[in-house]
Amino acid sequence: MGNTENVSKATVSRMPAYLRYLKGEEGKGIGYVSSAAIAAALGVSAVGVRKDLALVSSLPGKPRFGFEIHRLIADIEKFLGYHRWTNAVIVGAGGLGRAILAYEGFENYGIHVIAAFDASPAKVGAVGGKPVYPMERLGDIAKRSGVRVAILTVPRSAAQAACDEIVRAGIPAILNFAPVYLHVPDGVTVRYEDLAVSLAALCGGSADR
Amino acid sequence: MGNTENVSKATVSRMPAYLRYLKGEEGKGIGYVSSAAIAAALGVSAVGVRKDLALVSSLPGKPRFGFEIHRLIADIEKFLGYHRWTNAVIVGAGGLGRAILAYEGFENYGIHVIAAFDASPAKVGAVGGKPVYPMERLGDIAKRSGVRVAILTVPRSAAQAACDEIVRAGIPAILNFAPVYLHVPDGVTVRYEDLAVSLAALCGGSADR
DNA sequence: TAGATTGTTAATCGATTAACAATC
DNA sequence: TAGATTGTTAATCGATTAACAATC
Repeated sequence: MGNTENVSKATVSRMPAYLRYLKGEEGKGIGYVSSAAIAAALGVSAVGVRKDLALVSSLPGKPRFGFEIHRLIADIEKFLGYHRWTNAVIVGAGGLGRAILAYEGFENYGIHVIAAFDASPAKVGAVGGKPVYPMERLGDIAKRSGVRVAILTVPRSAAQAACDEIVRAGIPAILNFAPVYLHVPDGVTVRYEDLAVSLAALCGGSADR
Repeated sequence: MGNTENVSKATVSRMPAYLRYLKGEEGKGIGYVSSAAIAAALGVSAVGVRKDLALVSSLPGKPRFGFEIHRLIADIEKFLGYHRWTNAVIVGAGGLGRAILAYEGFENYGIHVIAAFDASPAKVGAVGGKPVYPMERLGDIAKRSGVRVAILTVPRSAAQAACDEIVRAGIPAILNFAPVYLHVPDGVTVRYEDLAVSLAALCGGSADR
């Protein structure tokens, strides 16, 4: 239990969904929840849920009651690493970048979005109490603050150049919102967060896909 | 080939990545690409790439050359359904909603974002040439325009209520940006686009997860 | 032709489901 | 106790990888 290693990728990918559901139930004042209830709500199998939870929970489920919600939430958050803090920055302070900069929800996940950067001097200043710096300062600030993630929200045409600057600044992970394939050296991870793809996947045929 | 059915979910999920890469190479004026090149760029196996492409391409790859890029792009887009048009709306015209409303990239994916809706009269008006209507008009407009997807960008506390209105309006698919579990009736699909989860996944340990 | 690259069949690997004994 | 619900072992299913013949 709680053995962070040798847990399948599929299991890890389901954890955020469990967490969302559990927090909703917790909000209603429910103390215990059964694997069958979780399974029904999420549209998966109850055995699968039990197997997943067994891997991360520090306390086994109680027959006849199910799992203790508070404990389970804490265990999953710990498992997902929401307790180790990570500093992130936004690159590109346009509409999307500013919206994300103002977004409240990151702190719950152990992520500090400390600042945004933009090539245009007109954008420099502050949004929602957080600073927007000129692009030149990225390397400097990233190193000083130990930034581990960059959120890339520049227009498509500027994406590769901005990506190169992020790499030069020594930031090892990029969450890319530009609908462009990025060339990066080994050791740098890119995750594509293509809104249009998400939308398209949703349309494709409601049930599957 | 091009047999849209009985294609594994895993294969479908890789298609957007192929498409992104291929469009990048196409932009450089390259005519053919080998499965090995795609595999190396995306960090997957070449055999897997060939197997995936065999399922969607209308023309087999040529030994010694590889796959014809233009053709392959057209085939993947067709496979993913980017040619059937879908109408979408945004519910919640705050920072994130407005940024998405102004976002250019959807048209490439066969998606028209036709309008936004907001409960606050102050938000009603227009953003980037697109209308923002009061929430009351959602059902009306959704039915008239055959809206098939709603993009939910209200604050956490308003999410379930807004979700209920979307369901009542007869929209069968929701792309949810609020970090909340949504209760929906059978027949309605929800996809969770939790920015914080994406970020956290990226941090967890660069290589995997 | 020689060589690179393809598509396919068989083998491995991993994840899900089914069956059932254990437990509060 | 009886019954609901758990955790686990074995069986199925699906997807990936390995091996190799086909082809331009």
